[in-house]
Amino acid sequence: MSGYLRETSQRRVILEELGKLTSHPTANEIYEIVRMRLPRISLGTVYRNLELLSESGLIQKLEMAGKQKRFDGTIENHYHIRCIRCGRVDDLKLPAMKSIDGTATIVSDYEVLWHKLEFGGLCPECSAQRSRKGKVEILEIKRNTIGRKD
Amino acid sequence: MSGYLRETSQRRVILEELGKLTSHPTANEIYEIVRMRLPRISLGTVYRNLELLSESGLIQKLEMAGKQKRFDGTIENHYHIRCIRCGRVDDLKLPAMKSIDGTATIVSDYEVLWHKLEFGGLCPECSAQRSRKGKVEILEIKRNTIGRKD
DNA sequence: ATACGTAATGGTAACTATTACTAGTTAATG
DNA sequence: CATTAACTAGTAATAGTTACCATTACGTAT
Repeated sequence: MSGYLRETSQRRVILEELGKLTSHPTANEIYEIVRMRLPRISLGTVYRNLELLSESGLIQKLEMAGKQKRFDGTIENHYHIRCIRCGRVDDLKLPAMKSIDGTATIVSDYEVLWHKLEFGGLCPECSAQRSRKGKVEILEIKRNTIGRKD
Repeated sequence: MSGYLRETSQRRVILEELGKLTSHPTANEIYEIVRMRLPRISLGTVYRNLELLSESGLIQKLEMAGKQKRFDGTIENHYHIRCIRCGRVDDLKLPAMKSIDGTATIVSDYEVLWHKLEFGGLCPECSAQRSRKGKVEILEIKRNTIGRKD
């Protein structure tokens, strides 16, 4: 009685297009892509389907710190890395740490159920750009503490 | 020339109140607390100061996956755990994994600069509540895959 | 002290990402 | 086919946060 997912053209195309991508598009990016095949699709439909598809385990929803959600056509468990400069997100070939939830349970009062591990850094392109034009302001913040002058 | 932080009463009170708390309040919670001492302070001022104070390293900004930002009066590096039921955030007594950024750099093309590790689970209160009333719906999602009935 | 430059403020509007609503449409089943 | 509940497009609403701007006030120099 809890309902099931029907196969609509909108849903199928979203799933197909997401499957083609190795990137980790945002809802809006998926919307733009799908719109080329279904020009009348609504953004809300894309959001709703991404939500339902991730709930049903057909795709993966990535909720990265302080950023908009991204979606991953693959289901297998893996960590991600985000470029702090251009914002692209890549998979990381690092095995999931299975025991760490148990460790966290031991050192806390919580019943730990999951963990999210996210890396930040510079992608090859941005890294190369950075060394070309010298140190970049991103990495250092030049504010002083209260009461001090610069 | 890059500017410095003046000591305003608003900024001082925000910092003081945040220092009193062991919780990890949201901007709005801080706003409500500070408002008891400075009734005319604006929410924008709170946001701006939390941003500047965290930039200057006097406080810590926690950007947890898919949730609103929270702020931490202590600077020391540590991981956090969030209750998936009531939303409270606690510190975790787990030493920061220092070598993992290097590991990630090796297995990727990125120049890895930092990582965020965040745990989810049930806090003692919610855990007790859960066992009292049996399994909770949060943990299982009962959607079926496309084309299948339930 | 007084004046000056600029950071900071309060109030509000704007913005972004996402969710909710609703009347009409359509896929799956008998 | 007929039924019905899931789904859709379009739009409004929401939450959290940032941007703007005229005015205020902090820190420094006179």
